[in-house]
Amino acid sequence: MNLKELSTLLGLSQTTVSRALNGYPEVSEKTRAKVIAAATAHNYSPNLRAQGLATGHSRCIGHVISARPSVETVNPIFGDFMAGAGEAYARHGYEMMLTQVPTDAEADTYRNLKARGAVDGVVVHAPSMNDPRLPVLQEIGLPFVVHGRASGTDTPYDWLDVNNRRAFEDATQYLLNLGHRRIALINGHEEMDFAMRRRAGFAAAMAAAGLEIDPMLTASGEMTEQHGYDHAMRMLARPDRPTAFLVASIISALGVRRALDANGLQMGREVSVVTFDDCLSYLGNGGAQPVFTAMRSSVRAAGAALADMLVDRIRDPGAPQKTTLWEAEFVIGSSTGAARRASQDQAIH
Amino acid sequence: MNLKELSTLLGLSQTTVSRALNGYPEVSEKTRAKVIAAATAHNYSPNLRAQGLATGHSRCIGHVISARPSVETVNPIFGDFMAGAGEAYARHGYEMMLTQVPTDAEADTYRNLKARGAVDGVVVHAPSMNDPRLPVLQEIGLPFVVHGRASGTDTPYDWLDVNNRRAFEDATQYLLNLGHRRIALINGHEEMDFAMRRRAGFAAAMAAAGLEIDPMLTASGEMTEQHGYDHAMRMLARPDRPTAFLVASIISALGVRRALDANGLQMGREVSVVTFDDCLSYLGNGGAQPVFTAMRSSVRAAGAALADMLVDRIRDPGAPQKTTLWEAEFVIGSSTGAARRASQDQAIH
DNA sequence: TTCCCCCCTCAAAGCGCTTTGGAATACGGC
DNA sequence: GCCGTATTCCAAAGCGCTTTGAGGGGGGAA
Repeated sequence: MNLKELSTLLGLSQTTVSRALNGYPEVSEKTRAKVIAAATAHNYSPNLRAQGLATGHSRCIGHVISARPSVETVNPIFGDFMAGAGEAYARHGYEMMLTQVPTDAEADTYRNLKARGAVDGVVVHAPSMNDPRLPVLQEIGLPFVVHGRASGTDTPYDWLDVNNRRAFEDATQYLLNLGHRRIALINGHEEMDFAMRRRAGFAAAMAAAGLEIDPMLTASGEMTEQHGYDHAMRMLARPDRPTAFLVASIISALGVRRALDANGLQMGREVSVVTFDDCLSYLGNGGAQPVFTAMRSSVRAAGAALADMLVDRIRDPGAPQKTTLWEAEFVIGSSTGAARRASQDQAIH
Repeated sequence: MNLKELSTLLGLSQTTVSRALNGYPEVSEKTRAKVIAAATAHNYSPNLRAQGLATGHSRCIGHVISARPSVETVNPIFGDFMAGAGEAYARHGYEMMLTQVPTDAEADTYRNLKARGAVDGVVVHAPSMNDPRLPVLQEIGLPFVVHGRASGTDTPYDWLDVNNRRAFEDATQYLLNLGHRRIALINGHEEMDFAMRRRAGFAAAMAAAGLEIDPMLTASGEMTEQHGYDHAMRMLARPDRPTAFLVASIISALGVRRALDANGLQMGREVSVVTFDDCLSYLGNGGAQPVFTAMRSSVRAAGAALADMLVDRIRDPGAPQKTTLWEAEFVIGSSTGAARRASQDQAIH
């Protein structure tokens, strides 16, 4: 069933039918009702591509997920982010399109998406410092919003970020207040902008307390469970082991916790753990008593908010850039406690 | 840059340019080379929608993710599945489109995708028994493949599934051989086809051993960490607590493990755990000594295989239906051990 | 040289929709 | 009764591509 068939079936012109369906005022309400009834009865929906050709836009948003060929890891926050964004897109009548490419081809992919008119806008994920994608997007004029920020980009752009620096500074301060001095940082890849900011927050609090950061007690890498486990094991094996861990992802925190178990250490008593929690829906850390003391910010909410921002940007390309900085919520769980001296630990065992 | 501009620029007709780019033999190799060079130089790619309008297909695959409004949970396997599928689609020159809808509207969504010509085919996720989506898809003639199976559908269709029944039967047998008798099952939603088969496998092994299933030792629900924790806590609080857990997802297994910790029970010694492992990339359970004894099957590989199947189906709609049943790999980790009598446990404490 | 054939190229139709500009109808007011 | 003004509708152009059916040119054979 296409427009022509429907219109002859109704004894109307294609124009009238199209206008009736698209809510134009030039058509009487009586006619409109009749048209809509017929459309639903015959399960008519305008052909996406024809509509797009005629209007010049696709009502489709692109998400380019870049899989480094070396790194086989899928970002665990991806599902929740897309769930939040998808809901918002649906509300605005947009579809979402995924493209998977090697990281180094991402800029070309944007050019291609633009050239083919495949999408009306894109969300930029996981920005790095001086991210090469942003200049490309600005050059080709493809509307975009950034999940996070890209330090080093001077022209303004739309972004939404969590105040990672503040969150990690506060979390570190919290651990310091509990008496911890040897604090380990299990971070993400530090080319990533967010990871850099997190380290900066950690470093600021440590410096303010007059403490040196032991390079042996920091790690950065892909935020898997294994990453948390491996580095925690390495650090716990040291004679001057850390009494607290600051972890960039709840997934890695699970690994840290496994390492504590393997060492017979009780989390929250012998060793404290604070983690960033993206509120992944399948890894609830909520309830009256959260397991992990955490800096919490819902990535799903971020997806929804960014989707709204992008739709706004597409509708009004000339509007001033909008930036949003969310503060992470700090929740106290049972994974932290006052620092103990190693001798105290020994005594217990 | 569009076809018309490119062709006048080259002094050729649109036909020739189009044919040159699409590899038709009617154009000389010399001309073709010139055209391709110009196209890359001017960053020309045919407009997706125009191309789709003319050819009648979209070179786009639909994935409908249904979010039950009540259940806010995102399926954790989603990211890995899409990563596998995306890679395969890219290889075949297909895009993927995501649509998020309430579960009860999913069938309508398929009709709509078809009516609008939005996609050339779809992947059906999480089939339930007598899944209402399959008849709809067959009726409207939208090519599809199913990740899993839908018992109760009699007309043939393309599917790829893991032998869930066999996996759970074997895993149960493994636990029985270790001397376990009180075995708990932490399952997914049992309207889901895979969960039903898993329970059937568990039940078969128990029955073969002449054991009754204690209804207090089974649970079904959304496979979150919390789900695993809550039910394990409930079961462990019983006087006749289980000595082993059979878990449907490594996410829930993490929750079971947390419950064991909370009860001061050591996994693999006092209580055994066997889990299904989808090989989520951020939750590695690999290495020389896996943490969890597991039934393992890569959901990423499944995504890739299903994508290939779907592309085949689209290219040859009349081909005989293809079905694939994968056997899960059984890996022995440190989460299982010989059953101990409760008294033994007591003695240790 | 002439003819024919093959190779290469082209003009134009059509995919299904939106939208412009114009035409037809209905309705009051003088 | 006539004209101006709304109101409602329509024909046709155009979005950028593919593809059909046909035309032009170069080379080999006679």
